[in-house]
Amino acid sequence: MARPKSEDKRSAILAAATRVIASQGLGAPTATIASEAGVSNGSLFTYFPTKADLLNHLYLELKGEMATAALGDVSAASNVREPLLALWTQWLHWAVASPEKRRALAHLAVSDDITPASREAGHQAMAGIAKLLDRSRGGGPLCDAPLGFVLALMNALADTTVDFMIQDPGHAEDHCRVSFDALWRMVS
Amino acid sequence: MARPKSEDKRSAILAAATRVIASQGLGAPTATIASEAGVSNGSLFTYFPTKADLLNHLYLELKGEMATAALGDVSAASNVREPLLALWTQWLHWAVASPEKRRALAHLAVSDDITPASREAGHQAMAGIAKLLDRSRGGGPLCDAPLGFVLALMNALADTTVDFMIQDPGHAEDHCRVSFDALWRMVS
Amino acid sequence: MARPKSEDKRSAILAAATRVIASQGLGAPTATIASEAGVSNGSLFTYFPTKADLLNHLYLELKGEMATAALGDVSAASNVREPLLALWTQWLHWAVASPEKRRALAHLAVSDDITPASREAGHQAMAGIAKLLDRSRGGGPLCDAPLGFVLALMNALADTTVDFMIQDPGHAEDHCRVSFDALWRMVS
Amino acid sequence: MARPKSEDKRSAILAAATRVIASQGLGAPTATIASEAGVSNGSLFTYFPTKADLLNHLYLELKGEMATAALGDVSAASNVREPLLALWTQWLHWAVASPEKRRALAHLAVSDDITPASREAGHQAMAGIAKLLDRSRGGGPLCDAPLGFVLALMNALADTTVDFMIQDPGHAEDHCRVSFDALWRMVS
DNA sequence: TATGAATGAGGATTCATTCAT
DNA sequence: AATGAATGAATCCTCATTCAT
Repeated sequence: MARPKSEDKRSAILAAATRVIASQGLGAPTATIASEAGVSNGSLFTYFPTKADLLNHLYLELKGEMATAALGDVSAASNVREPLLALWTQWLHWAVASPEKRRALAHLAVSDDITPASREAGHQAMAGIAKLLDRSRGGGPLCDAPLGFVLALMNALADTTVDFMIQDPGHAEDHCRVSFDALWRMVS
Repeated sequence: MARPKSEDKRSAILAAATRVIASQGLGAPTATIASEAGVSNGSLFTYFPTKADLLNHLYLELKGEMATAALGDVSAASNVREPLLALWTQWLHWAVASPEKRRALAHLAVSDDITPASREAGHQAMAGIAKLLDRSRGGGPLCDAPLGFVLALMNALADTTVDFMIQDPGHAEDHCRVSFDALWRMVS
Repeated sequence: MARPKSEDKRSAILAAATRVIASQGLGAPTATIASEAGVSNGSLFTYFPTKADLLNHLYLELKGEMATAALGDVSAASNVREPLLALWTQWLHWAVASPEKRRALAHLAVSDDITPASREAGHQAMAGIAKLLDRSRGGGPLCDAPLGFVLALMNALADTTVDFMIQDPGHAEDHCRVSFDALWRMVS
Repeated sequence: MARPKSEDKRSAILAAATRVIASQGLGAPTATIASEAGVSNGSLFTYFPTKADLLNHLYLELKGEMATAALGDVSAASNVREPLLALWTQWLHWAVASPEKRRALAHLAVSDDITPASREAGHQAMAGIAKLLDRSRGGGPLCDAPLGFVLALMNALADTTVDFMIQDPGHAEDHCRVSFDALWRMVS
């Protein structure tokens, strides 16, 4: 049945896009992405009919991977502080360890090419995080705020912290701990 | 080397850039900005030799205006909570009232065209805010973190809150108050 | 070298090409033609090694069908006017009834991809028509002109008439009759 | 007031388009047209915002020139045959002498890029010809047919004749005369 | 033989910047 | 200084054709 569309190639394109977008921004030529993926420029378009389509898929993939990493090893312990700390630590360490994915995601997050549907799906991907956060706030001071708002605040804190962890690797763990404490004061 | 003739034209270009970038993003053609400013294509380049140069100046102007607005009416009262609250309120309301400036600034903040020097100058513009924040944290839990880090965390909180105030104008004041309380718990 | 397996598929491709070219012109992608024919992209090229080749075959097929239709029921009556009228009527009605074939043929007729050999073969296909026309002009005013020239003039008249018959179906029969009379005055 | 848009350059582009389209068809790259005109590819688009726009303007220019040439020296003589013959002769000789313009016009006439408005304007350009033709048919056999139909028939005859005049230059004048007589029989 | 993925040379158009007026 | 035409590199995407399966 002819050559089947190769999952490897698709992944290679997404991986290449991550690298190229991280370093050149969203203006990066599709041709550069293709060649970085070891694929002809025409082939890129058999996997993603449009640059915007590629961007949307990449957005979802990265958002999903981030959420998965953050939730990786969160035991449903009896108290709530421990799981949230585990989440926070894993999240930030994933981001620090994947600077290109993080940069690419940052570019994508502000792009006009990302459709509302993709943004919605991106939020779904973070549902697990949201749930844990919800448990954490309990009946605390943020209990009446929309969960999406609280989640966004946490997200903003995480992003900012990662910036400083990368900038100043000597104190990365300090920053991580300090910001978690700040978060905890905020929500609990 | 004399300063270009019309200060008015320079301002018109910056104002037009704000509007155009807010609606079309950083990819907006210089020709569009020029015509929105009522100036010819070529004239734009006598005021700003380069598109990147225009972007950097706009970044600084907007950042400066934001800081000025935030610090507008902050009396050096005896306690520290009041001034910080005033700062917060003014900051967020300026942002809500100036959606184009805010959007443009958001685009600029992630642009690769903004030089490190501009970013540094942008931080300087926020020195007044930083000072107040420094007083606010006093010897509290964040007293050992770099001030820049704490400032960045506050900035992230502010930005996120404004998003929700604009999205959900009916509860704008709630969001503003809730996030200030969260900030206060974080820093004090 | 054996003939390709399925004569059906060959026909399907030609039929699909007729439809697609009629609506999209000669720029129509081969992939579109293939899929309209229910055949894969690649298969098209086992039946026609080249797009140009497909075009040439289609040209001949349509030209042949047109000639056949025109000559369909032309009894070799004693006088010459009757057969020519029958020819004219059948020709024009075939064209009106097969608008896609006609449109496709019109596109093909002006294409640079049609080889001189195909054009020549196309003329051969019209030999029957030419013969009848030759009888019709007899020793009349056009008796000294090259037969090909006279044939081309008739062809041009036919084409133009069909345009108006399609455009203005209410008077199709009028146009058909009027133009035949004009032709008759021209040749006899 | 800056460099004014040069009428020369505009003409050069149209002339180049005529030549290039005559030899390569409508698929001719705009870049080829621009370079043939001695202009940068970008400049072409300051004169014609779109390839389709260029095509439409060229269509009108060529149609107009053709009509002007045909009507060039048609004295309003007392009888009607003389003026029509003059028209016919001038028309055909213009076409024979301007093979590139003729070929380009033939390509344009069947293009989907030519708008209905342009076609309408093209017909207007032939109003003078139509008027003369109308006088010529008088109360003759074609007096009840739509004038547009009769005009189209004449047009078709002219085109076909020119083909043969070019193909067989030795008998060009014969063909011209023969076809005029045929036309005259048709209309009068 | 049939399939459809792979290829890569184009092609129309945009745009920052320069330069003639 | 102001204008806007001129430039040409760069970009996304298409498509005839080839080739692995």
